[in-house]
Amino acid sequence: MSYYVTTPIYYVNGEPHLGHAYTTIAADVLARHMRQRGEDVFFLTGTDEHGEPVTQAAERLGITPRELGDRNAGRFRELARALNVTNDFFIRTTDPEHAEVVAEVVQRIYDNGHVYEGTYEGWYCPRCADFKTESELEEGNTCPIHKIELELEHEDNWFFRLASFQERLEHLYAERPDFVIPQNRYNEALSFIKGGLRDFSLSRARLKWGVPVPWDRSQVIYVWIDALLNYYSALAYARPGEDLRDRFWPATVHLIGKDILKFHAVIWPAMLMAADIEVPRRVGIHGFLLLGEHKMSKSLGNVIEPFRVVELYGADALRFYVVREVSFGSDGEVSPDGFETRYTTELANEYGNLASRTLAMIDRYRDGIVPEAPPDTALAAAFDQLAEVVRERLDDLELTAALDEIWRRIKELNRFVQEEQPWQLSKDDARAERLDEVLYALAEGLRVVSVLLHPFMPESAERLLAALGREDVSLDCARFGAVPGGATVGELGQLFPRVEAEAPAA
RNA sequence: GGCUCCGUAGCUCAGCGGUUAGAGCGCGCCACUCAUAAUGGCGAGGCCGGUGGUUCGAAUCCACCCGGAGCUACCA
Repeated sequence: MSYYVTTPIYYVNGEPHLGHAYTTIAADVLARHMRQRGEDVFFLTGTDEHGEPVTQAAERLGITPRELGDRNAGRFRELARALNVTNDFFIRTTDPEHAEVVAEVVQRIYDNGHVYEGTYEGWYCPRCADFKTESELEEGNTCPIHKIELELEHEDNWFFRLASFQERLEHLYAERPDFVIPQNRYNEALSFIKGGLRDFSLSRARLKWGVPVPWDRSQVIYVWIDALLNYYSALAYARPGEDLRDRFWPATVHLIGKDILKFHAVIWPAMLMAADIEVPRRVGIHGFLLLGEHKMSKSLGNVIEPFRVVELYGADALRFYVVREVSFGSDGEVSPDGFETRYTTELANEYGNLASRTLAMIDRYRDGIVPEAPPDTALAAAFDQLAEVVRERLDDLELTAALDEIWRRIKELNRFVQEEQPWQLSKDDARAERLDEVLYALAEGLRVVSVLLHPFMPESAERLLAALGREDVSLDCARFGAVPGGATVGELGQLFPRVEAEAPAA
């Protein structure tokens, strides 16, 4: 089965921050998990580089939009690398191949009769060189940035007949209750649709930084139309000489933050319908990572700097933390203290130390060879159906719940050690058989959780599995008792060393 | 204003008609010594936002009130 997962393409008018890292990490967890299952996976991320804010940001820096795009696209690529993310392609909307596909699709929407010439009326700020929305306006119709009084101006541009898709969209939602998840976002999108849709302009007459409208080169395609099409266009040219659209379209899941719900849950499917292209299987929405009381944002200066955390603690620690701390789909608070606590208590003490004590005991009591023994029945019961549950959770985009299932087993293993007291068993030759069972069960349990943890913390899981002498990470072998004893264990060192450093926040 | 959601232990949250309301973190006590001074057990702590109602029975259903959040379209 093919599995195509995307992140939004990130807007290059600013530096990457934890919010970007969050979506990218989540997408990577899914991509890696599906690869474990043996699925045919394509994972896309990239950058959105057109539009007004980019030209403005570039202007402020005294460089061209293209240069700004190059610079920040590079930063987003570095972020993906730092996070140990396995995207199969990195798209930029300034790729000429992307522009070609955009022009093609928009032309088709036009040819299909879903576009007409209209007049956009709005509050125009000459200093911003942009129209302001009603909600942006301040007292007395003034620009929120320049505080000058704005005039109601007109612009002739091209309109997309979104309103005419209302029925088809409602039908889509009725037919596919999981088109948008979680449920509350589905409801939100549906009620928006039911509230009545209005056409909107798909071109901008005053801008130059974008993809030209094919039948009217004096205008440029509205950034969002341009941007959304990345999911489709990338497949056309990611592999030279191959059109991956046959293999991976429609997309399995678009992962997005809640702020861009409508674009993905309403406009995007309508656009695809207008162009006779199949709509994606589903749109998965996650919440915001909050720091203190506020949404994390650069302007508030409360950003946890992902590059810095990775440098100090490693990519796995950050990947783990964001998935573990905030229930995927909801907003949740993150903090340097919270990170510290989870790193120390869970990664170092519970998981890392479980690995240490297990390997040490196998080394000490059985000369570094995992004993061959029948699987302990109590632990076997505790691990029963674990892989299946994790599968289901991830199918439902419940990343946090999936991780929690795994983590409960880690705690179970620590409890098992305490109850069985292998150090006592080792003193009594009559109980050697039980010691074999206990050590095998520990090695096996540790192996299973590590295989399941692999999508979340690939590097650590691999290191641990290598130390256990069993490196297969396919989901099929994530069953307690699936692999017999007999392996020679190796050196591991500290998986998550304690870090005596200042807080990870910037 | 309209629609939707939420208010449960100090903190974050689960439970959503049926025995004495749960988890994690934090706090206190105890046990163990294999391990990154890690681990395990026990305990303290809650008029389940308020008021009325439905019911044999409500944190769980209904109404209203108080408090908070989201959405109510062309910012990416």
